[in-house]
Amino acid sequence: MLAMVGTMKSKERPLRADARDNRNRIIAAAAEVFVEQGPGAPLEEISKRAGTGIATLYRRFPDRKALTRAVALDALERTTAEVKRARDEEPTAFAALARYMHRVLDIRIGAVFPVLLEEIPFEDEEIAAVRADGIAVMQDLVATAQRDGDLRPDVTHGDLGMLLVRLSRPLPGPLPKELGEELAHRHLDVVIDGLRASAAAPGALGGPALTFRDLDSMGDVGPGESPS
Amino acid sequence: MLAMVGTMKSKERPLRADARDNRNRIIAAAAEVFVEQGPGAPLEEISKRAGTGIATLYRRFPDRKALTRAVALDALERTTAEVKRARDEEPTAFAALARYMHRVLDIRIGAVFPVLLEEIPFEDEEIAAVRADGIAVMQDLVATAQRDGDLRPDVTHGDLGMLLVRLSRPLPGPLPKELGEELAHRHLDVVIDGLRASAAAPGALGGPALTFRDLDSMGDVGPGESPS
DNA sequence: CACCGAGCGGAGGATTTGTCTCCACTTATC
DNA sequence: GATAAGTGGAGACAAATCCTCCGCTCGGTG
Repeated sequence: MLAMVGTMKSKERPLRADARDNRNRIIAAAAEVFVEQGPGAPLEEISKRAGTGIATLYRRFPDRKALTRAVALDALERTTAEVKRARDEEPTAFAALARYMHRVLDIRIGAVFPVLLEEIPFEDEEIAAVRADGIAVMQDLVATAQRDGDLRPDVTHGDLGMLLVRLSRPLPGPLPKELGEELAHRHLDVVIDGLRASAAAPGALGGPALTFRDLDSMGDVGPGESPS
Repeated sequence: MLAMVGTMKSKERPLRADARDNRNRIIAAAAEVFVEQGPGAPLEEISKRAGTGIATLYRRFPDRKALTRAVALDALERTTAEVKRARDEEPTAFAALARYMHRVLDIRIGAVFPVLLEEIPFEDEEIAAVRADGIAVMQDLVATAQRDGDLRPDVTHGDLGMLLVRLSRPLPGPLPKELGEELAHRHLDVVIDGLRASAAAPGALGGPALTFRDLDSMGDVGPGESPS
């Protein structure tokens, strides 16, 4: 259940083994807590869940932004790895997409990233790079699945991503976390059935067919993208 | 016990006209804010959005719980009215469900209620009554649509409700509220296509097939409901 | 059209909640 | 076993939020 992170910054003094474990545990805990409570969640809650003291968190991540960034990077690296693995191992593009979507729910990261988007500078190069990488693969899969006639032609990879976000976020209310996750998979199955080309109702989908690139330029304007 | 919050004429002195407007505006604003920021949102934000002073809010609702309850009740009354109207006006049960689901997104209440569930006593009779009423209608529609062969047989009304909640909640991230709502409808169309009997993939859906009644008894246990 | 009390707004003190530092103690690593 | 990296948690500081109090406004009625 863990992340290998921060292994790439080789110029810095390597962390002592136990310290590195702590760092990873903090990132994992932060991801959880951010999903549950939003990106403004108390850092103390995070350190507690990671089983470390608050000081350890602050030592490793000077401020909230640094932690946020680390979590986002970790999430991106994992999803990207997953989408590639699915692409390489599944027989069809549609199957790869379906598997990838289920995996994203398992890892529970689909929900983290967009939350953090509000907090992270888009200009961050390292983040932008991993992100672009993952998006490209997904876009390919979508195009291929559509060419294969498996995926309905009126959806974009942006739709898949956002649907995933919606399914990833924990349901409010009284039901136990674990049950909630099972339900997410159940509902994803419904969605996947709705994504098949054969399921599409006569007319095309209404609403804007956004891509992730559109999201990047949000904040300025929402230019009317007419889907067809 | 307790004063019932007087939407309906009770024995209490009727509110002055302007005061009643304010009251309604506060409830509407609270619904919005609770959806966006969670049930712990600052009350001052709510009063501001309602265009009243904070004192007015406190005068009308002695504490957070009273406000929360009023919002929940209002939300329930509206959804119940919507589901009935859809049932009476649409030609088929499936069409009624589809229309109702879109309406719920418009009204933006699907997202409010479950959030508030965490805060409201289930024992509250007035709430329980309206809720049971709405659920019964929906349950009927589901059964009928399944008998008609339009709705896939492996979903429950609980699934529809939860799917609705997922679609209702605002997406995190930078995209403008209005756009987010259009997308919700777009994605709901995908879901609806996935709910058609004709869309169901070979196997049955995995995961627990919960009903709303199951949700009521949450908190104690999660008895494994095996759907297959 | 004048009166009067229901209703109003918002400043501000009390309180809760969260941030971040400091320092004496612990423990990997050589 | 020496030593510097790493640790935890109390607590000073700051921010957010709650909720009350009180002088003014204005809808509704005669």
